Amino acid sequence: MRPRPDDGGLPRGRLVWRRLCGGPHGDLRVAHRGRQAGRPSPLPAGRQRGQQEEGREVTVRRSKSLVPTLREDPADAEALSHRLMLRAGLVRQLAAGIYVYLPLGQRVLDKVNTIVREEMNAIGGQEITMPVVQPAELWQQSGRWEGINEMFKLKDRWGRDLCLGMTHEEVVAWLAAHEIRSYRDLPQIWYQIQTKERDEARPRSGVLRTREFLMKDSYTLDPDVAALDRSYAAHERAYRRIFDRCGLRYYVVQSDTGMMGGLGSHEFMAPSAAGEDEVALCAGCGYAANVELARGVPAAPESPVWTRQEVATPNVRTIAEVSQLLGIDPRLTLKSLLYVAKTSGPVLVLVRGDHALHERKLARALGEEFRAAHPDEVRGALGAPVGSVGPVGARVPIVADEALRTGTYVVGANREGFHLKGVAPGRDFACRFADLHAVAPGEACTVCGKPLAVERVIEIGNIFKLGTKYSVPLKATYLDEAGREQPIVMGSYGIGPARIAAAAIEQLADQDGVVWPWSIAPFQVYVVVVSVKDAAQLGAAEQIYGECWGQGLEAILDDRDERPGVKFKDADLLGIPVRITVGNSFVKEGLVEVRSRRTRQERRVGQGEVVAAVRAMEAEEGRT
RNA sequence: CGGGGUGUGGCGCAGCCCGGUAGCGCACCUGCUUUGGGAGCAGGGGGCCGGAGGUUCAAAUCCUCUCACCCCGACCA
Repeated sequence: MRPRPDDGGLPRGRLVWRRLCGGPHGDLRVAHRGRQAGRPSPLPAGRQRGQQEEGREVTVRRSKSLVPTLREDPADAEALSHRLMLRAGLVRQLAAGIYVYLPLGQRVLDKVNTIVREEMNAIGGQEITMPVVQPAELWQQSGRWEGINEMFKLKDRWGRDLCLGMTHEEVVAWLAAHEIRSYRDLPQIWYQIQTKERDEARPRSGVLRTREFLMKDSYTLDPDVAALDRSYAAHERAYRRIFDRCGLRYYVVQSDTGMMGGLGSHEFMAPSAAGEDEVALCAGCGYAANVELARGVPAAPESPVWTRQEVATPNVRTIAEVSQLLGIDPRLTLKSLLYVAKTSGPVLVLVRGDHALHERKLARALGEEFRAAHPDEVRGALGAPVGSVGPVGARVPIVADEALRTGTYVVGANREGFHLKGVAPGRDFACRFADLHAVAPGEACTVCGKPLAVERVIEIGNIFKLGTKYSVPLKATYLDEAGREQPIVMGSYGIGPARIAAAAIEQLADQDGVVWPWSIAPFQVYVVVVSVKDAAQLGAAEQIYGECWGQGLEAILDDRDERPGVKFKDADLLGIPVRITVGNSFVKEGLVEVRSRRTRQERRVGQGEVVAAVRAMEAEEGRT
């Protein structure tokens, strides 16, 4: 349904407004320029830049538009971007994690998607659309039908199992199995911008984690891993361009490929307090990784010279209590945590007292699913309650964090009310070592030794080397030069347009509201008529507004019969890059004000210089 | 799934402890005044108090169950 005119004569890089529907006012949707990026298009005479189509009037007036701004913060919104997206009238929530995109929100998504399309096309991506509703058989073949409780499953009227697509590897592999035969058909890049459905356990933070969301997902098909590496690198470059153009600050970090393995993956992370992930960053060498796998070397405490001995620790359970009672640094204690692995059974996990176990790391170390042991299981396995357990004499396998290779520590004695002092891992008990603790700020970078920073981030994109995980079970193969059948080597790559919008708000908003980057702003210009009852003001504002559209600037006219303060507050809240005010100074001196939302700097210019002033402001603020 | 919280006109909230039949601000409608940073006055419309059951002469208020939403954690292919 989204308008996608062909390139017919539209100037490059410019969004063109079209009125597509009847009705008293314009359609707020953004018309996309064609899908082919970088194709210079000739301009036929009579279809000059920015011209309105077929002479139909362009009207985007606040008085007629669905832009329901809110004066107060909605009670249910906590994250900054969530509050502002509601207050600025971009979205409304229909149910937990399910949102309606209102006209302004839709325009932002369209802007982001246009950038995404241009950059995907630029690396040879071909846009397709795959179904949301998918047959169970595909997922049964890939082995993913069981075990993903995030998937919406349903039955048709005949009782056949179907699901709502949460991702499209299976469909891509199916398509490749049917259509790709020869090495001559490779490589391929297929992408779509399509709705995904995931039955999230906990939707949260507005549009940052929802059950239904738009995703740009692309898939690469290559003959071998070397070719996959090239496709992967092309995606990384495209993603950098996309996020740069969207005006975001972001990091590219190493990420966990998950329990299912894979040949490698990176995530694109936009720093924000509202983020759900954390990354470790090294300013020295550029090392950057999701904390799910980031490694750091913690400073070792000075181990006192103490002989191994049992000490009474009555009614003391936590690390804080133990270290306080004994008067020692918490770093000289060990946390002993009992887990139960699905097949191999109980395992005792050790991290330093001041460290947090990262369960994702434990999952990798164990190579299977696990859960925390119940208190009675702890007593059964170790003969002591949770607060007094330790590794010495434990008759279960032990995994200890790498940081514990050296030093001596205080551990639980496996005897209620007692701890052991001076215990050395490896000497006093047998264990294997693995990286288990969540990296903390200040730990040394394993590459260069400089201190690591840890930052909260929003995942805005990811790139993943799948390998042959889907092509083998779904029989997506090709014949190589020697006529041998080979599995296609796949990659998959995602971008969340709504997360880009939310991250932009998180990173750029100020006290007064949203501050959009020029590139993804729903409009570039907000025209305020101070008094709509003054025909001269209104007439001039309409002229300026028409001039903007004529010159390729998207403008919205605030022609509501409201007091000026209301309109100024709203303009700030909406975050459109430039505000033009037609008011007293126009009446008196023929001047209008051109004001930057971001810098709040204002210029007064004659009516004829408005577009030039906006362009100058755009250039200064660095449209990317 | 574990823990915490909230459901009362469109939005934000009070009322609930101590039962007596619903109120404030904003928004909305009408009129007058006002008009450069969320106006003033006057009048007006709008609420099965999330739902079901129970206690009671009487329930927004007490009890039980249930649903929805938010936050923390787990999960997140």
